[in-house]
Amino acid sequence: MSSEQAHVVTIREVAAAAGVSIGTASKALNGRGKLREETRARVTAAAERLGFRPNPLAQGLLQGRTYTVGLVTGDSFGRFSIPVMLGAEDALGAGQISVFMCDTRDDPIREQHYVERLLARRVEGIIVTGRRTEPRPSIGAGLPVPVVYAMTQSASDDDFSVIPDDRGGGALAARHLLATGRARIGHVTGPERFEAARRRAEGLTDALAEAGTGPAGEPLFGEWTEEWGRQGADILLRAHPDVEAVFCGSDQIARGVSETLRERGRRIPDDVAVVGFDNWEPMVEGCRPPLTTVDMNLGEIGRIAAEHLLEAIGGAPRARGVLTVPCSLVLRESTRVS
Amino acid sequence: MSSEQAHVVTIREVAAAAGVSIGTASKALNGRGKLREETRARVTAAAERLGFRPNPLAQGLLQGRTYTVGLVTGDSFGRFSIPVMLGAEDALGAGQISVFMCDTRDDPIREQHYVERLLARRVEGIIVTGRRTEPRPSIGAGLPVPVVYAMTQSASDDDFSVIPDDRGGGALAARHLLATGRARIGHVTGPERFEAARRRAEGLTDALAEAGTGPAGEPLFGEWTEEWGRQGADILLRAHPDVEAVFCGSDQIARGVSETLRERGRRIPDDVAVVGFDNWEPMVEGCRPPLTTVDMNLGEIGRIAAEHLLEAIGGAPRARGVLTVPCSLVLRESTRVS
DNA sequence: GAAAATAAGGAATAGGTTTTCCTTCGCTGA
DNA sequence: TCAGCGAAGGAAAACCTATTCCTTATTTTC
Repeated sequence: MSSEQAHVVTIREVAAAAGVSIGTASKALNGRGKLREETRARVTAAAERLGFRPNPLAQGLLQGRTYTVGLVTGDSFGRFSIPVMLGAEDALGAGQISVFMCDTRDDPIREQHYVERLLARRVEGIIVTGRRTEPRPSIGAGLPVPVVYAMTQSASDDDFSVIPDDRGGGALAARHLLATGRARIGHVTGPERFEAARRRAEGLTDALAEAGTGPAGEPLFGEWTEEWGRQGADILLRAHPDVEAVFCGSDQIARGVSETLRERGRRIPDDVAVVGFDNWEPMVEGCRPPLTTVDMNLGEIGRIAAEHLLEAIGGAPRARGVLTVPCSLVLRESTRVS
Repeated sequence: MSSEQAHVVTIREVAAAAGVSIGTASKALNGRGKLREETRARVTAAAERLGFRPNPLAQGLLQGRTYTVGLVTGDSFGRFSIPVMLGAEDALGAGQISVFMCDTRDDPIREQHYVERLLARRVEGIIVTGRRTEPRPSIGAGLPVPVVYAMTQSASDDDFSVIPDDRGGGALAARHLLATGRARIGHVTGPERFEAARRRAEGLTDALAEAGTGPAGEPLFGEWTEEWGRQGADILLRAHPDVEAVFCGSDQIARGVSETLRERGRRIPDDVAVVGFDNWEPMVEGCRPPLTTVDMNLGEIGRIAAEHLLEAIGGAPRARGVLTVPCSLVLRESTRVS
């Protein structure tokens, strides 16, 4: 890198260096207009030599575009929103679009503030993401740019949200456990007020019903914590000492469940199989044994959300409603067939 | 929000609506110039009514400023870089500066690419952050904008890096354990090739030496994993069955250590105290008992880095070298005095 | 009552780039 | 010989805002 390049070069200087007018320089660099090949080469050489970079502000001003989008999260860019974000960045980066990052810390005032700021900056679209897929208030109706919700859901039907298929994820776990020969399957999960928890439980129950069976007792709704996983496992073992598998609403819960199972003398996976949800690496790998779990494909969710946003920016009619993305199962020790 | 506002309003329209010239409108909105109060009010009212927002591209073009900075990370915005980022965002947001997010996935090609893009976008500064504080190649010498490394360290002495005081963190843990009456203190930590691991070990050893004692055996260098924590604890217990405390290089290691201690019949904190490093909530709280740990104050690191960047942007002479930020101790059950 | 000062606001310029429209020049064809 | 054409590239407008410099009208001061 040339350290003497403190001064920012403009196309004017390039034009002067090449001995042409500004307009001609622009045409040469952008492959427009009718120019002699020699001229074109002379201009590009000058631009190269001077380290010219077109000023995107001037370009944007002229074209009325900024090639930027805003990414708003309340998750403090946590475990869920980050993979989403990375997926989105992939899709956007390919389109030469840069991303403004805004963390609202789940504060509606801050959120409003950030949205204002993004609009002032003339972003061409906004992606909203969150900590859980629960419905949340719309970020604002009738905004001048398209908005896509990813890994969170707008309460308004007019908005477009991309979320994981929790029900399908539950079913996936159920069918896997059945396929490994477990019949009596318990379920320890998060608070019932969470749609995600309810849908995962439904997926489990429905898949079992399809196979002509049912879960071992009602789903145990509690907290999204390891501590609850430990308690839940105790409750489950007392009510159903013959349980053969436990499907858990999160990897953290699964970790608590695994610990209690072990402490109560159950071997995993020989006596009891365990399936988690989230595929959160540090949890899943710290588990003993390593945990089979459902992956929500967060990156995919982000990518799809970004692609929809790009299409909307491109003028496609805005999508509405909810799009669910299939989950996938990641196999590890905790459900191995011995 | 008015949904009929698809068209973006310019100051020209505001001026027309208020019956004044463009220049006057600008002055009215920015509180410059000599204007009658009534005129000023008329203009602001018109701007309000039309939903006028000054175009930042035009402003930037004119002022030669963009009020943006780039944030480059190789951590995939993981556990370490996120808090740093949030701290930075705090400091920058206050200055009305927006942040472009770039994840390099630790790929130098991508990194170079992103830096180019950021410079093309005329960011006023760049923050580089990472997964660990290890020295890394400079992002480029003689860039036209100031660069600050946060939670990572440039290999070049000409750059400026802000990192946690690992040595101090180790000393903090040591003194706390001594204060709770533990004398024989073991250390299980990450790979020796990591500067962070070596410094934490040094901090421990030095603080113990100051108190006229020494650690229980050499530091056990291994991996940054729970699995290593379990193994390390076994090794430690075999060599020093009378160990009274274990200082761990990370919370994950501490978690593994705690498990093994329990399984070997040691009660925490009654028989053996445990201190972790990172204060990573899900790990620390899933631990049994909850873990006393060293917090690197990542948010503070980000904030300080951002403040230095702002100063450099403001024209202050660029700082060089390394600035360390003190760690703090977070007390929980695992070192309680019974 | 005239000169000077002040208040209020308009006109014009700058900032960097792209694009549209012109100009110039050499050449072709009738 | 001259109208017409294509090639090559220049001039200027446009994008939007902030600021500097003017102009005009009103008020103050002697």
